[in-house]
Amino acid sequence: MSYFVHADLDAFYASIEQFDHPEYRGKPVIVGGLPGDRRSVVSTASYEARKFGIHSAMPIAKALKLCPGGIYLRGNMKRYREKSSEVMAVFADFSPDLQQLSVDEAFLDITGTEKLFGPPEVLARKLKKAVFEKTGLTVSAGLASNKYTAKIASGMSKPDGLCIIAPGEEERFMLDLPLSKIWGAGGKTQELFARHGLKSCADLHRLTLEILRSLFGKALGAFLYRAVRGQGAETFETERRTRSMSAERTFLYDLYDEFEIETQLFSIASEVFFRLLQTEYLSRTVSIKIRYGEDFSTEGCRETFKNPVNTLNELYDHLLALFHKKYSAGRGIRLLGAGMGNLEPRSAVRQKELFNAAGEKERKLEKSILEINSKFPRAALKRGRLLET
DNA sequence: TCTGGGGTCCTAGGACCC
DNA sequence: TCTGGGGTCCTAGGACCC
Repeated sequence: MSYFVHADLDAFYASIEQFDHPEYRGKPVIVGGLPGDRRSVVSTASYEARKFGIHSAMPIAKALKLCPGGIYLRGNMKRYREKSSEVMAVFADFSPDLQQLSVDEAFLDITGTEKLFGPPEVLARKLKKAVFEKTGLTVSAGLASNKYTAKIASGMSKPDGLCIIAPGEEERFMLDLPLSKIWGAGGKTQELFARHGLKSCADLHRLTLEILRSLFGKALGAFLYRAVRGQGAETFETERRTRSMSAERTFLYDLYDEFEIETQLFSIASEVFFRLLQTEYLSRTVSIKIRYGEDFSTEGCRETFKNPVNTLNELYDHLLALFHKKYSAGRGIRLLGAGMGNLEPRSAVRQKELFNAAGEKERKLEKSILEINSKFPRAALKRGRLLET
């Protein structure tokens, strides 16, 4: 029998702020933006703030109306990542088979750890206790025979809870759940459920695989079929490598000026490029994203090249061409984004294609710029372009 | 109350080749 | 001549998650 724990920190960012600032404890804390910050949304709301109806992704302006007396913070990702490492280190004490899903959650395969920690339930309680004692944070846990149901269970136990699904009970557990609890079926799929008169997991359970596929599409249909049966859909089973890297910026006010737009595009390109440079990956696909202020509509386009992009200038030239292909001049730009896709490990690329020695040289140069930048952040070598603004 | 940023995967259609 | 089918790669957009 396999056992998995899904461990999920409660209101992670807000809880860290409350840990670091005792005066915030017991009060509504909203991380994401200060009152008056334009175009900001809530990243995390403490449980005290949730009582006012505040939740993630809500505009700060709306949160402020619901809870004018709240403690509003922009947040400090560096601190949150640091705390995340502490928590993950505690998790690692309980299982060598740790799969981190994001900054605040992970699966632990605890199959066969009984001799060390006792039965799964005992381990789960020890884990929660250890996390609290060593980091001051509470964690919710789900315990089940597969990852999918363990993940749903942890969500049911929030905050600071433990939800156990006994082996053999997975299907019954799912059947008792409202459709809204199905992980992987968001707003649009919930609408589809309603349109088809589906009100419960039991309703979904009655449909055949074929019908589910015809109603929801091949992949989602098959996923739902397994999900309502409490079977671990493959979603979390495969170890996944990085496939893309991107950066985007929403501007305080829409951009109209072409020079300003291009300067921003260059700055975003630099960010993505140097982030990629710190990895083992190369990319041959470049993409841009534009969101217009007038109607919040979003467009993008991309292009795949034969060879990987080797330099920042190369990336920027590609991005600029894509941008001008897509952009209708005169429209105000709310958001600009740039991405690199089709990421492949350098070693794989080297084997497949004639190695481009000139490209390699440029890559080294870019890398040394990166190193100088990180050693002397204040005297960073910056492009004239960026200095002009 | 106007709606972040970083990702993943899926779909449908087109290009191209055999 | 007016027409098949499979495979692969690519693109735009969408849904979803944290």
